[in-house]
Amino acid sequence: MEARDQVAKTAAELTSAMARLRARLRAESEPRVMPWTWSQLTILGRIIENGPTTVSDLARAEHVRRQSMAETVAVLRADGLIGAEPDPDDRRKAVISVTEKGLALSTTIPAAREKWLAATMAELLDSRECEVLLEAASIVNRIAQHKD
Amino acid sequence: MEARDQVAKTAAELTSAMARLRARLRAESEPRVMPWTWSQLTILGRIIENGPTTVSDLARAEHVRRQSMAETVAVLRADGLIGAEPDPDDRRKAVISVTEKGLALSTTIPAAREKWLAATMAELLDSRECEVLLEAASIVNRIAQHKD
DNA sequence: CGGATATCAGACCTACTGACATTG
DNA sequence: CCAATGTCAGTATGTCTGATATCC
Repeated sequence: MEARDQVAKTAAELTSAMARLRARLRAESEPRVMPWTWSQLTILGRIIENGPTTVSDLARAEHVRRQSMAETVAVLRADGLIGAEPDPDDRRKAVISVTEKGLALSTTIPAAREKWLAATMAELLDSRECEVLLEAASIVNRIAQHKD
Repeated sequence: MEARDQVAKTAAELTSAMARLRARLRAESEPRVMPWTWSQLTILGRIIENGPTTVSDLARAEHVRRQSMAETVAVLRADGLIGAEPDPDDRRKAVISVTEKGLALSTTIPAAREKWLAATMAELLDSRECEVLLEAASIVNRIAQHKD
């Protein structure tokens, strides 16, 4: 197969595989037992990982509009998982950071959220395949964050 | 790292990487020039790839409800990309299949849809990394379709 | 005044659940 | 009578665009 075809085929396979796994994860998740959505917990994780930030910065990093990110952040804030304070240096900004409650939650909930995926992976994959996925995740992150 | 931690970490990295790439693809797509959505074209592709089928079968394969899939299929049908006929053997079923128009479209549009992704991959990745992604896609498909 | 930040309002896409008629 | 298919109706989530006010 030619290199250009290889890339095109991989791009197509990757997007459809992602869509299927995403749908399967939704099908396997039990919304009743968890008050927070996938997106909300992902953003909580990113705030914890990268430290205090602003809605606009988060929106840029995740490639969504400020308004969309503000919605997600508002839920986390209403539930007391994150807090917001005006930036003393630039009063347009509101700096958001994780609270004790948010930090405590992040150590217990994500495990439950990915329970089905982790269990299925453990059942289905050998350690080499697991490593392939981990490297793939790193490559995908690199692609997603690439500046043109 | 212990094997169980390895799996949990990979599951977490994979889901967040997928979410980021998905968001980036949405940000890079230009909806103005294309009247069909991502999901609709994905389903069209699957119908072409796997041949004539029913709404319920498609819904099972993609892990969504019949009603959700019916919505997607209805748009494709209204635009003449697919057709539907009652199954003579089982009159509950409606067999859907691709039309000439749908087939013609599928050879031109998907390339445009994944244009940014393919171009970025070609720029960023060497051939080994490309192969890692292709294998990862195959593994992800296996996980998504695994029966418990 | 131009640029960035935040927020309000309205819309759309893609799922979901529940209820129903038809057929096997 | 029970199971499967398809469809109608209503709802939720997460995104979008457009408009507005505030601040640098």
